[in-house]
Amino acid sequence: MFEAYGPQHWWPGDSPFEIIMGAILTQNTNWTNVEKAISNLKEAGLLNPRGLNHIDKDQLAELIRPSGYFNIKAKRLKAFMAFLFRHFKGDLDAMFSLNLTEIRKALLEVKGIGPETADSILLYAGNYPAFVVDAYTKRIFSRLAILHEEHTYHQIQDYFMAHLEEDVQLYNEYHALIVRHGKEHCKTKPLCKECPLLDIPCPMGQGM
DNA sequence: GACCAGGCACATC
DNA sequence: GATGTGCATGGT
Repeated sequence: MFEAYGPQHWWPGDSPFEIIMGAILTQNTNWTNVEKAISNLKEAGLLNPRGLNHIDKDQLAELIRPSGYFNIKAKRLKAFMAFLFRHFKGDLDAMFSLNLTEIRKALLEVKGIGPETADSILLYAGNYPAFVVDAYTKRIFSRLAILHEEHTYHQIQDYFMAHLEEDVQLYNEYHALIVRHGKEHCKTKPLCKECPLLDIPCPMGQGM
């Protein structure tokens, strides 16, 4: 994929804080819609911890409206801000001074941050070696008969991390390339019946 | 007009 | 534990 597409320069964002906001806003949402929401926040001068911590939740919802699910996402952004200020006084560097295991566990306790969002934050905002698994990862690699759609997030993550060097830049590029390829070639949800690789047994075992 | 997009929490059985 | 549902905009 790298030979075909080249470097993807992920995550698209100017600062770790912007990357974190984008990670929450892009949940089940087209990135172009997220860009509009981020643009609104930028214009309002709110794309920084202090600004987002102070804004009213309903006003925030209005600004991020284009990203969809705007009420629930406003709540999730505010939940992260509460977490950031409660534990780290609003200082991202302080948050990223924790080790991978500590910070991942803490992030997952924030309502609205699940495994993919947590790992996106860790990898792309914090430069931790956390492999990100998303819908495209499942779709593409299940079509290649390398894994099943039914495998859990962590089973899939473990599979990739067990077979790849622990390398932040590799994880960064790999996930970005998966998304790039998925957007261009794997847009439909139903399994590709024509895929010649479907007969290959799943190396992770059956019945999961 | 239907379908989809870089998930997640929560209710119900 | 598994299965189902709400959340919502904008592009194809």
